[in-house]
Amino acid sequence: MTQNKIPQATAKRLPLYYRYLRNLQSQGKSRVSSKELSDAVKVDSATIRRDFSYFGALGKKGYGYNVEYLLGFFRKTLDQDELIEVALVGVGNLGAAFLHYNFMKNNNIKIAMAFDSDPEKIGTEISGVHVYNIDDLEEKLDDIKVAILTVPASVADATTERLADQGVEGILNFTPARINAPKHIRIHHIDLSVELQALVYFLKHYPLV
Amino acid sequence: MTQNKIPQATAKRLPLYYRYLRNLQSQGKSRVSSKELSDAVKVDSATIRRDFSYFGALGKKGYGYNVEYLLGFFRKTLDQDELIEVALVGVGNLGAAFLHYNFMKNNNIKIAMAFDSDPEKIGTEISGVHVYNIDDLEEKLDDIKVAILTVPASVADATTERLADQGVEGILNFTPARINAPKHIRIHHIDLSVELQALVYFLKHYPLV
DNA sequence: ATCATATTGTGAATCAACTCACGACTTATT
DNA sequence: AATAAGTCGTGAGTTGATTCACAATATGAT
Ligand SMILES: NC(=O)c1ccc[n+]([C@@H]2O[C@H](COP(=O)([O-])OP(=O)(O)OC[C@H]3O[C@@H](n4cnc5c(N)ncnc54)[C@H](O)[C@@H]3O)[C@@H](O)[C@H]2O)c1
Ligand SMILES: NC(=O)c1ccc[n+]([C@@H]2O[C@H](COP(=O)([O-])OP(=O)(O)OC[C@H]3O[C@@H](n4cnc5c(N)ncnc54)[C@H](O)[C@@H]3O)[C@@H](O)[C@H]2O)c1
Repeated sequence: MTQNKIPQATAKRLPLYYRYLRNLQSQGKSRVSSKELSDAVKVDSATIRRDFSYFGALGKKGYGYNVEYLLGFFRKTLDQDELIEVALVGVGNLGAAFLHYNFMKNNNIKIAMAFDSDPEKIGTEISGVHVYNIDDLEEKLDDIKVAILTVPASVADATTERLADQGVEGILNFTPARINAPKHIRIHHIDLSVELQALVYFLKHYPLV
Repeated sequence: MTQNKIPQATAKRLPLYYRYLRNLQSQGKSRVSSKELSDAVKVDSATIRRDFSYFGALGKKGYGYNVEYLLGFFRKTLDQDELIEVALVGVGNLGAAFLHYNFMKNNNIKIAMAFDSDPEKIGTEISGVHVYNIDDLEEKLDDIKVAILTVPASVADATTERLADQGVEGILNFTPARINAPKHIRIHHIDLSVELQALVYFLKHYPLV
């Protein structure tokens, strides 16, 4: 199952490539070069060729890559044929925004259920996603493996623990808490305050590189 | 103005350190070691010492770092004494969530104004932030240097250009568009679909590293 | 067929970041 | 005063990722 040793940096770019290739396809383009891709996704063309090369020789010299073929390949690699269901915990400002958004547009990923502790929210439905009582997490979660965490930072740790106990393996964490997680669970942090502050810092201290 | 050659990776961690130090301070702690910090922010202690060392010798051997002193130092370094005003463009699901959120809690950063094209939204106020007509961007923007971009991807490029023309230097871009930006403007991409898909990919292909 | 042009795939060089491991120094203890 | 314990700051080694640059090969035009 484990692809052999794709660099992590490469793995993070795959969804980006995939999305752009779908674009090309819908425009009826059948051929693309690393240079062209590079302009579109803003990644150096050599990096793109290197990225693709980890999967074998996908292109043809002097020609480029066949969009259809590449796309088929990525579809398999990114498991696009399988529907991935994720849970969202914390239906506040941010959580609700995610519920309104259709991740399926680009992905095979769908928010299948949501949880909250607020009686006002429990039992409601947002964009077709039911909001359950967080107390029923263990009962409802089923075998969902990925969760989006948008609860207040103060309960991030406790919530993570409950999720992990239910077999969740990956969490996209939007709280500023640096979660004290069980070792076997993968957590990606997206810390918007930090991103904003870092951007400001860069502007000030690294003038137009 | 430009601090000499702080690695970018370090610069991105500064806000994280800063936030945790404020925590310590509010708990009345006056002393902290790199080891302790490491546990809290989940960054290797050697990396923390290295990070701090770019700014000179901030600590004392055998003792650690003085919280108050460190904090004062970071406050200056991160320009926390100056209030940074940013603009938000696109008051949709995501944009509205940001408006509701108080970035000032951890930062000196404040969303000062918002823009949208929807007549329903123009003229309203969300959490004290006025929503202007995007047509009035040039008139209202004043000398704001940073923008949060939460418009539909289709207008990301055009909007960026207008922002750049008004002197905006940095954009936090939440649209999936890989913006074709003027060279002198700094863009940080936060692509939530990509993050989610990458997380799923990692779970599948890099089982508990 | 031949030639000019395009573009891949990759070895090698470079760059950036992280981590180890230890000497130097501080503080606390006896 | 001497010793033990703790912690920094950093040289050196390592790891990971990017980029250069070019031989190999395919295409398309004549
Ligand atoms: N909104 C933003 O722009 C923004 C920006 C940066 C960071 N964040 C972080 O994202 C997280 C969510 O932010 P938000 O603005 O949506 O906050 P919010 O307060 O609007 O939403 C939090 C939601 O979690 C629910 N909740 C509380 N305790 C819970 C529990 N134990 N189990 C399940 N649900 C629970 C609340 O009822 C609420 O609906 C916070 O940690 C915040 O710091 C948000
Ligand atoms: N909501 C999410 O969870 C989510 C997730 C991933 C990516 N995104 C991306 O973030 C962006 C915003 O998402 P959203 O869900 O908030 O969309 P949305 O449609 O709710 O909001 C977009 C807002 O932009 C406004 N707008 C349209 N054209 C404009 C223009 N020319 N100038 C100014 N404002 C304009 C619209 O009136 C609307 O209020 C999109 O690009 C989307 O792909 C959102």
